[in-house]
Amino acid sequence: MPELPEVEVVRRGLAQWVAGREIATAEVLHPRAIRRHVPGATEFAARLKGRTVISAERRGKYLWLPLSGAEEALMAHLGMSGQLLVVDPHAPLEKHLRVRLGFTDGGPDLRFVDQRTFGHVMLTALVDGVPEPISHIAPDPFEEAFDDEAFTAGLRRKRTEIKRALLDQSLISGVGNIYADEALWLARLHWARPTQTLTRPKIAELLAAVREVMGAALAQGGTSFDSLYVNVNGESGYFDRSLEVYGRRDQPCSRCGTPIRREAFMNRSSYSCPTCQRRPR
DNA sequence: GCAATTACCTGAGGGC
DNA sequence: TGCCCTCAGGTAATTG
Repeated sequence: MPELPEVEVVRRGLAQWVAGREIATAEVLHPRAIRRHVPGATEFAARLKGRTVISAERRGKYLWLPLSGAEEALMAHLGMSGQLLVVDPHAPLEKHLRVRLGFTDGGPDLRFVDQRTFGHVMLTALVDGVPEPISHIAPDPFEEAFDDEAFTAGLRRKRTEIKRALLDQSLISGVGNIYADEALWLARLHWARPTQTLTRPKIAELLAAVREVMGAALAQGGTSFDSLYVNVNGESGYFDRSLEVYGRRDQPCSRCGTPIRREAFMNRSSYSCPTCQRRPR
């Protein structure tokens, strides 16, 4: 599923292929895809018609396209299986096509395709340049607005486990299950480590690890493990970046050779090295 | 107010 | 062949 590096690849594609173009038609093929757009499909389509896409922006895993005419944007979250495809308007409709935008220039459609329907799109007001529904989430660690000190202080105030805090959007956004495991491995931290026991230097190390693993994936255009994800041009955005722990159950840790363990965590999986990442007492 | 848990959703893959 | 179960997991909503 798309995590931050993959979403950034999509954003770049949107900036290249969609920005500057005027929307002619908007078609909602599945109501669930716009479930967070309260006024409904008819209003959604009417409000998009005639608007020009200004640019493509991102915070964490949220994408949005600011529109001409008002402080408003078309916002999207890809969920687990969402794709934004730029395809020939005459191309056959995808099986899981949810929303389709046509443009006045007669060029390629922008299509929102989503098998598992965890993703969604909506029209929303921009407040200081950020969509109103996501004003409560923290900036992601690659934004200039990200405040390392606020993250550190906030983490030490929390009374929870470190991985929960990483996945929670309130202190840092854009970190999903895969990169949380990868960053914790790099920083030699067990996922259940209580946040209030982390020292400032250790938090700095963790933050550097988060940026390292996501930055490396970003430099290569994303990571590779799920064929559902396709980037804005309809081609795989994933590359063969080897993951150190995620999905590597029973395979040797590259640092010490100990078999990687898989543990149940929040109704999903957590992968770690039993030697490098000691469970807190 | 904060932390923890659950709901949402579809298709792949395994067991029988 | 086909049915049932498990798994994948980000976020909002709900519960504690």
